[in-house]
Amino acid sequence: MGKDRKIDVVILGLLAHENLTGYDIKKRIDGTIGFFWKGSFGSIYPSLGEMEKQGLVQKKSDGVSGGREKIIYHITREGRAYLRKWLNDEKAVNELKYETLLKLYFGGVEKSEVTLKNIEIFEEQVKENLAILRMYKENLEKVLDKADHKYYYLTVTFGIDTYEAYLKWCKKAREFLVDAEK
Amino acid sequence: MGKDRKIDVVILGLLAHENLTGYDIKKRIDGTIGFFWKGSFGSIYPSLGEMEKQGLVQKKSDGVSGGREKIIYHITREGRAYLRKWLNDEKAVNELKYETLLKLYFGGVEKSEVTLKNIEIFEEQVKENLAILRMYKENLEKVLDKADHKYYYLTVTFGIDTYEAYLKWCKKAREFLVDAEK
DNA sequence: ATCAGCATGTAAGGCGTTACATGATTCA
DNA sequence: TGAATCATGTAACGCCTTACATGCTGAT
Repeated sequence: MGKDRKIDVVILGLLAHENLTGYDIKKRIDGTIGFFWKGSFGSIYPSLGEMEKQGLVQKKSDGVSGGREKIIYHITREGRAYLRKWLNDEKAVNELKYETLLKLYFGGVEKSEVTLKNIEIFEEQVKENLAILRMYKENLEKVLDKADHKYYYLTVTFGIDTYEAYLKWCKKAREFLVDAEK
Repeated sequence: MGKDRKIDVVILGLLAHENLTGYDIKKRIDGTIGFFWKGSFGSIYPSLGEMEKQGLVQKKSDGVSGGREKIIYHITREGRAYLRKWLNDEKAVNELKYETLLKLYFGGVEKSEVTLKNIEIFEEQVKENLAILRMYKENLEKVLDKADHKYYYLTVTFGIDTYEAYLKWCKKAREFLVDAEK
């Protein structure tokens, strides 16, 4: 019960690297991080509010006067300690929820063409994501001297390697199903 | 808004293969399916209740009299149609939520030893799961003549292939981090 | 002028987990 | 006799998404 909310550490992790607004945080989450963690405004803003109360983050005065309010957050010493504690905690929940695999598992209900089609749709998704990740990788390779970038780079190579494995599997699976028909 | 609940089709898919009790369904979900989809009693029983109202499943008389009630469900023609409709729907949400990758991404906050440790913990989890999947694969290879088993088999090979890719990446990532220290 | 993007925040509602409540059967 | 497993179900609660509300800024 309670306190499974990982959005807190995602925000803290981002703020450990640079000061950001809630809007900026959303953009970062929609980038590389989006491949292994999601977050919406409806979770980001309330989290920032609560963490401010707890002293994990602080608002920074905007500087720019006039115009719509813009709240830049920065991480506090307590926030950094909280983040480190989480990093050192050995338990980590890794969850995969693939509707495609569910459809594959129950493929026997339909003709094999339906499953073949579903595999092809999956392949297309994977190829698109792979192209994005390869672009990320190229860009990161230019800035690998920065410590944080080494870690970003590793998450990107993780994505590339697994997506490449997916594509190999797709080809095998299609062949397996076609052969089974004969 | 609403009707994202995939537990319904998971149950329907299982019932398309054999008649089951809620308890049985939970056991199936904790098996192979658990690698790509989760479900608890707190979601299974309410789903069965609602699907019965909608006529997608029906209760079968227990047969065995005396003892604790045991409700065996079977799928109806409407349930089968609902399942087929879902299988033919091209959209499928595939989501990965890996806390390990989150920790990796923010690894720059700590010494590289912490990330190295987190990768090793991940490796152990993957190796354990791989052993289970290989066992499933061996058992399925004996019964591949049954149509449904071909599909179960493919989901298992998907898991094995991706976990093997994970392990290769782990090794590379550890070496990368050790080299970066020098 | 208008539209996209910047920017913050709330409200409703769905989904799902954990814990609880209850009790029978089987096996050591 | 006690523990594990079988078996069903509810209640509380947390988490998150979508949609809504609001309004500025800059480019076309």
